Amino acid sequence: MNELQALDAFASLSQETRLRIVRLLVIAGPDGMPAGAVGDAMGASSSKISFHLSHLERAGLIQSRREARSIIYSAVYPALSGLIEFLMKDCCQGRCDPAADTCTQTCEA
Amino acid sequence: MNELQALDAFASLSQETRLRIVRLLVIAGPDGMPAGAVGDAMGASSSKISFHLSHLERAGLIQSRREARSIIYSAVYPALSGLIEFLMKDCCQGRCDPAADTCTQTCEA
DNA sequence: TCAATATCTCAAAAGATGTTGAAATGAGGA
DNA sequence: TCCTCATTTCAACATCTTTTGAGATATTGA
Repeated sequence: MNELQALDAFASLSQETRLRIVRLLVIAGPDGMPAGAVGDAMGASSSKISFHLSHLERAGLIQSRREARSIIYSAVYPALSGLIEFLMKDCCQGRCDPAADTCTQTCEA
Repeated sequence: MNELQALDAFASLSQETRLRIVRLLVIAGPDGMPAGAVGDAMGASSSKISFHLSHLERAGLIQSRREARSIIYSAVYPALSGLIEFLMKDCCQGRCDPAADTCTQTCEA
């Protein structure tokens, strides 16, 4: 995860429809769901959903596969969890341990 | 952490200067650093830095305190780590365990 | 091959965000 | 009090992003 990827990922998540799509796909699990079902859940036009799904896929937060007539989208979990690692990298000049998730407590103290 | 707070936080982190400020303050640790020092590190004008610091503070990702003539900014660690929790909440319909950080592996499998 | 379904692409308009430089504020020291 | 340093505010401008609606593309089954 470099700075450009992180910027792209955060920009993707800063839009209401896209944030909802990601949460929907995180909840849906690895099997994902078709673009049309995402659109129905959002109550948005197909072009709008397509625009946002493309945005998220370009940013690497979701992935797609074709299955018959449908295109199935699913969350890319490592990309999501990688974001907080990028943010917390070198936290407190390395005096705390982000891997053990003690970073927050250590830094807060 | 609700949806509006998350959207605001992600929007804050989707801008190059602001992402760099947050990373700088995360590395600086709980003592933080003065606005001027942040500006020097970024090589940006004072009005630009002030604009972005305000943005980040309004979003709850950093906090400030006055110390003599300087205003010292520091990272709000729980707000940062809360973002990934918001994203991963109800992951795989609750079939995996985000608290134990096994979510990624479980969902990937 | 034709019709139906699912999704994507495109350009124009509308809306949101970031940058700039000058001026204002607020705190501390002479 | 007056001057200086540190930071914020403001308005105008430039840039980027999102929405809309129409049309294009791809896949399947009859």
